[in-house]
Amino acid sequence: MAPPKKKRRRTSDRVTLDDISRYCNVSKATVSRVLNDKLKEFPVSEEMILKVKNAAQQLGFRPNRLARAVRSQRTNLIGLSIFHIDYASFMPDFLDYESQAMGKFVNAILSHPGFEQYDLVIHDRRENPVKPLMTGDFKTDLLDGMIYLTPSESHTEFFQVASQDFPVVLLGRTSSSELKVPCVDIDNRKMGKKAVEHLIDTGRRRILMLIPEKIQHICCVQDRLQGYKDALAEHQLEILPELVRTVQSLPETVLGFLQGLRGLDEIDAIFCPYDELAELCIRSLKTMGKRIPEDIAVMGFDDTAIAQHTVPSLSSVRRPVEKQAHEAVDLLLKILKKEIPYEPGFHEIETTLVIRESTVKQQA
Amino acid sequence: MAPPKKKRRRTSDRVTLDDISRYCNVSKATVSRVLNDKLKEFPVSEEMILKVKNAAQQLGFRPNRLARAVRSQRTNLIGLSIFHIDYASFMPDFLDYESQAMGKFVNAILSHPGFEQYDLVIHDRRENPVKPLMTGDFKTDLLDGMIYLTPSESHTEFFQVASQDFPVVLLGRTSSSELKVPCVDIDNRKMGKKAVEHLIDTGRRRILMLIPEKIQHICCVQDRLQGYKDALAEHQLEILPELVRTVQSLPETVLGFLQGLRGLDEIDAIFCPYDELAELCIRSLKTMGKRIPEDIAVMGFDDTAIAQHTVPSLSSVRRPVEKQAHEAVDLLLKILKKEIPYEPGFHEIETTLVIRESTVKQQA
DNA sequence: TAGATTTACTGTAACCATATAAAGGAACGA
DNA sequence: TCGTTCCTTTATATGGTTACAGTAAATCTA
Repeated sequence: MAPPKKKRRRTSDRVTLDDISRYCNVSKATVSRVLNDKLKEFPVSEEMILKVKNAAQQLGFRPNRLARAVRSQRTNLIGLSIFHIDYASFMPDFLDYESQAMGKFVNAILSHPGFEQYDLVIHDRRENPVKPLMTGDFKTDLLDGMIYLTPSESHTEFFQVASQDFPVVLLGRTSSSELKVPCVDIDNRKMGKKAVEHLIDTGRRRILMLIPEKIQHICCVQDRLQGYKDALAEHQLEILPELVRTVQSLPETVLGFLQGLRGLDEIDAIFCPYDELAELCIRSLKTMGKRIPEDIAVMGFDDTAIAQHTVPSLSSVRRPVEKQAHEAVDLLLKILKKEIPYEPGFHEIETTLVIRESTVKQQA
Repeated sequence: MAPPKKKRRRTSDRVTLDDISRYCNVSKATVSRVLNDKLKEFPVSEEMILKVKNAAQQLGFRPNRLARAVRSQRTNLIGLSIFHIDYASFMPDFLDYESQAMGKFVNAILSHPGFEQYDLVIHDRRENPVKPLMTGDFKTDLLDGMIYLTPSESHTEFFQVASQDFPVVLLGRTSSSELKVPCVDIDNRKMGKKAVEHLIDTGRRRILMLIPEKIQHICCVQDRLQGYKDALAEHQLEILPELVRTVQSLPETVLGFLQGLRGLDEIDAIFCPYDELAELCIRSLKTMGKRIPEDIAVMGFDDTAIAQHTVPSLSSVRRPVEKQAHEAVDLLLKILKKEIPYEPGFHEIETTLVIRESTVKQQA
């Protein structure tokens, strides 16, 4: 048997398919089939299977992920598109909320069992929503699919990316009319309603909704507001403009706002669509000598870590970040494996209201 | 001129080098050289350059990043290895510090001008420091290099990855004895000393150093402690064990610790190696009726966003996260471009002490 | 039993951009 | 005429995968 003659130098001294195929006197194709278990479609004789597997084992063959990707057009890379990874700087009033959620999302994605054979590429759209992804550098060459996180801005540009060839799953939600891709989120409107209903059930009638100024227009805030209105309407309570207010969510401004608010004494509950804002309310109200929940109840949203640490602890709507991320990964992986078709649809994550001390005096 | 005959189907209808080469009646190699501006080494006739460039323009040629990577062995992907991206959950006492820094780091990396042509792959080592990176999935196939962020644990395993072929830059620092790769950080010891010297310069003599229990052993904490000792020694002050204490950094525990601390009245300053802990100290001391800085000064470290928002505002040592990340990217990119050799070395980021109200009464 | 079809197995070439070796041809000197 | 140098261009290898083709044996059809 002639020794394998190296015609050219190779890029590295790593064992390649060619080495094995020469060693076993079969074609590369056969070796590839054996090692990738394509034996149902392309049967290979028993002895050859053994021979190839042994050779691969002994020579220490490890396929080159790049070469593999050329032909198969699968890189096992998944993109994560986020609005601004340094959300904390972008929006200092929400010190930890988004940056923390970000970490949780990424963590949940990475810890998904099926994700083990994938890697995650971070793409931070900021001013440039899709351009660097599609045109200039056409980074989608490298990606099998994408998870598009928290659409907090208009993102019609984004839908250029989504196509039959390039599956995108939305984590977080846009206005339902634009739903052209699969999308995973809690039902903000439904849960906003539930939160306010809880306030009504516990006897509150004048419920103030406080909306963070900077993000008042984003979809989930609007949905939560809608839920507030739904709840009032269903209980024959009037929706009063003076009870739906925007405020800058900084300690000073919240305190100032509440101190300057006419008719605060009649208000018996505040609904904040974000825990951070709720926490500021609690602090401010305590400073002003109000008792919570006796004089006034406070309801948050998201159930972030802060909700357990406020005094009194904060009632909130749980946003199961991990579950949501897992669901999105599930979806995307199944699409990539062609187990399910790639089609628009809203995948609701069920969640619950978490009642704590800020709305109900607890007998502990 | 014969029409180009497609022998086999292709993976997509995208324009390839082959299309252009046939269109222009030259080889693929020539086309590649023209489009990649290798004309110095491989001169091409003027008319051919124009012809090729026009053809590429008109046909809308965009090179396939994968095919390119197979041969060139450069993917333009850079890895970011981090200890735990969901640091906030891992370590709830530091709600925003690390998760925020994480975002800032990633943000700074992505916004580096030279990074435009690269993408970032996130790798979260947790229990499994390097295994999934090196053995099983040998993900390094895909990466040109790596940035290894905040080594907060022992990471001897990591040095298996670093090699001449695979450049790694350390962001944050390990003990200097292990320095086998380039490394970018502030000089924690030097700055710790400066911080304490400021306290001494402003008349403090009994300076308590508080160390967060959970991370007392990590390198930068130890370095900051070393700086504390350096400062005391240089000013002929004794290093007293009762003035170097570990504490769990939660609101209750810090308050409890300070309330139970014997001899607190004699202590005229507290040095905390993290702003978060310093903030807890300020809150606790105020609760206890102490005046800051008149009765007692508080010094933090890192100059996170919180430092400006405490009342009184917190003196701290700035950790220029963006600058540090930029420096690391600079380094790595230069190594990849062979502009500088890949060799161990400590790259110090200069930084400053930020004096605020918690150590000096300011006349505003 | 000849011929057709199926089955079991294997091989070839294309995929794609790029790096390297090499080749073709002209110009020049000996 | 032969070698040498220079300029420009081509051929081929790189890598794992897969559409397609092929071959020989087995089974089926008529």
